[in-house]
Amino acid sequence: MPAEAKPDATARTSSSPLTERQEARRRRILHASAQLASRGGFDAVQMREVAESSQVALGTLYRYFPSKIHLLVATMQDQLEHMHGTLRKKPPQGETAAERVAETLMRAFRALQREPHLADAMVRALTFADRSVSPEVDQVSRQTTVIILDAMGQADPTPEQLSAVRVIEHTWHSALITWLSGRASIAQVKIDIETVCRLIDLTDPHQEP
Amino acid sequence: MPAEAKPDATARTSSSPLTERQEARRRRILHASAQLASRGGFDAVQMREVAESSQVALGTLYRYFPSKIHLLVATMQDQLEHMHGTLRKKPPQGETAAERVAETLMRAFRALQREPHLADAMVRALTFADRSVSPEVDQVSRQTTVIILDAMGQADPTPEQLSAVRVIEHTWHSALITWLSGRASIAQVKIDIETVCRLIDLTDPHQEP
DNA sequence: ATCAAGTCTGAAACTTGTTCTAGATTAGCG
DNA sequence: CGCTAATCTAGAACAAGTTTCAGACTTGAT
Repeated sequence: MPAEAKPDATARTSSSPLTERQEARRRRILHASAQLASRGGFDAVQMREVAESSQVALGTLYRYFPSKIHLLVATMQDQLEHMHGTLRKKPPQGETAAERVAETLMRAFRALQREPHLADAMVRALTFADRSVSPEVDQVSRQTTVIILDAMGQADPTPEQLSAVRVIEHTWHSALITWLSGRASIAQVKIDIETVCRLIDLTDPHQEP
Repeated sequence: MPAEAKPDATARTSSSPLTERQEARRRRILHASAQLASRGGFDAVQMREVAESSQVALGTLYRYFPSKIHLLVATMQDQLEHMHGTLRKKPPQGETAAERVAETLMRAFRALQREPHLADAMVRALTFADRSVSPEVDQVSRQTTVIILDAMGQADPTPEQLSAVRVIEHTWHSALITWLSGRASIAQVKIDIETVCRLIDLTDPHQEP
């Protein structure tokens, strides 16, 4: 029978829980990944370097994360959890749901700004991911949805509101990309976020009977 | 002095016009790129194959397009022009600007659906592009803007409308990605597009005095 | 027609993501 | 404690993007 359960692709969501040592390895890997990404972005996260930094053989790294993209998406999951925790502590002050969501997203945005290389690596991985990473990418998307719904303070959103939230996520991702690739300023991003957040008021049942 | 002007990265927008033979080479390359992409998507566009298919040395390919990403973004520019031409012929029928834009985008979407692998290759390249491809990506963005403004039938858009258009573009790109990676259905995309297009009516000066 | 400057070709080399293999190590079970 | 199945390690090998280089070819100017 198994010695340590297989960590494998589905580590996070499925089957056998990891050994303590395995959990430690996994954390070392994610830490190394984030650290290298913070330095030089996507390109600086080289699998051999990650393996060495986290004191793990290359083959093992690939057993935990079956590709560089998987690794970086997992890194994003990790960072998102962090961020959700942080954002939760200081709820946004806006009057309307739209204002609160915009405020929250801009706060998240400024957090990413502090580590632009890391943001670059994570977002590039996220949008470059193909079908084989869908479950993980979906998880990131769900996490983002939760953050936005939290900001709305809306426990039971209508289908229309969920559509609006999806569009907001689209805008958020894409705006992030245009900023990261230097094609839009922060001011521009702010305007885009605020613009799209208007959709929330538009679909707010309190305002549209 | 030069024999044939350098094609180089900036081929399209700048300096010296290309020789006939160079123009022919460029077209052969783009054609090969689109063909390979149509077959197997991003991964099937291998630089050695493109070079061979277009009867050009590898080094030459790299002189015309300094990276695979550049090549695929250029391929997208090419296809977009095509599409703009096609869309122009049959203007959308909707009553409101929002309807017309949504109709146009869905029409474009269905066109991409016919060559999903090609769409995959182009869109992945577009979102994966880093700063070194900014000018070309920007060109694609401008072309998209023109298509949307065309559909609105709005010759002189307000700044607010331009914001809405940018958000629509964000949504368009991101929705495309989620569809290509199998995380959203076509119906879902349609809803998202229609939802975001509501922003247009919201900012239409005729409706908001 | 000749020449200089720049371009194209063909092939090899280099880089980094990914796969594979043989042997050492570990975890849990009897 | 000793087995057994699985994991981990070190390192080689492979794949595709990118770079490099020497030599053949074009082009435009003289």
